[in-house]
Amino acid sequence: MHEMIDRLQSQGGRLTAQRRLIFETLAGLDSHPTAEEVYAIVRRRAPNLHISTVYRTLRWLEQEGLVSSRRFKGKRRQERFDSSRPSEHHHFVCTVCRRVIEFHSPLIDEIKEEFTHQNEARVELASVELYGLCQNCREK
Amino acid sequence: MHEMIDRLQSQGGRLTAQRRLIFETLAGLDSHPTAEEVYAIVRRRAPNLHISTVYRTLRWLEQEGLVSSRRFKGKRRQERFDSSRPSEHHHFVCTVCRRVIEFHSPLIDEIKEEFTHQNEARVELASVELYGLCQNCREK
DNA sequence: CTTCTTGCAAAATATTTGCAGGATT
DNA sequence: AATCCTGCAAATATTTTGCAAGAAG
Repeated sequence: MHEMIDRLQSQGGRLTAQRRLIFETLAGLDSHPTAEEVYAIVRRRAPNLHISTVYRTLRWLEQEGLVSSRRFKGKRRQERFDSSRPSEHHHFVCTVCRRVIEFHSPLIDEIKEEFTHQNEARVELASVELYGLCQNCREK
Repeated sequence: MHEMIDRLQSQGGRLTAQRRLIFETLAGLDSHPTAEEVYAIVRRRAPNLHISTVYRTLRWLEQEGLVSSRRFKGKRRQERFDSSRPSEHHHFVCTVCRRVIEFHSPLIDEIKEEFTHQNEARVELASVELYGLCQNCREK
């Protein structure tokens, strides 16, 4: 939250009511909503906030490094957003209930290193997605 | 190739000239093309093959398990396809030249197991994407 | 008063679908 | 003949953009 204000000031962006609402809404969710879903929520408090503002704000936050986005497998082709924690994190997606669970693992750094050495590349980012059944859906 | 014909017969699908051309084209590429890119190539041999046929065929092949698709990060929001090898494989994407390098690693199975145990979930599929600079772009 | 941001409409991009005619079994 | 596939056009879905008006510095 304060981090957001700092970034704003450093770049000259303005912290308008809309932007604050969108960011707070996203930060308050632990799901990984689409822009539409964020829109549906913020709209309740700001009925004439337009979806293009949601997209623009989300993109802006992404550039500022306060939000990250990704597209999961599946028919839904929309991008999903989350207010990213400082550390890189990854996702498990339940193919039945579509719930998203975040996780991280030191093994991921090992994969990055392994690839770096084997290919003389420079790996800057890893994105791991696991798909399967969550505990709940598995028990059924 | 023969695998394709087998699958076809088992499901009652028909191996038309268009489908064969699309599959062979995709299998002959080691890039991960978009439907548009596949279309641009097959079009040279079959000028009136329509892009919707490319999409339909790609989806059909995907269902048959002969092709897999994913969406990488980046402004390009199109889906990318590849004729999948039997074993699960993963991708490194160069953020400069956009080249895609496939790789696999036993560490990935470890991640799946780790998550399985920690969450009592059932992990069926992993998708790992690394982003950074390939050897070539790194040297510049 | 200068610059940034928003709302709205419209454009752009990506993918799917209905249907009539054609090809395959 | 019955069924499946294709081409085309049109529909959908998703995201971005131009612009005039409004808000913030």
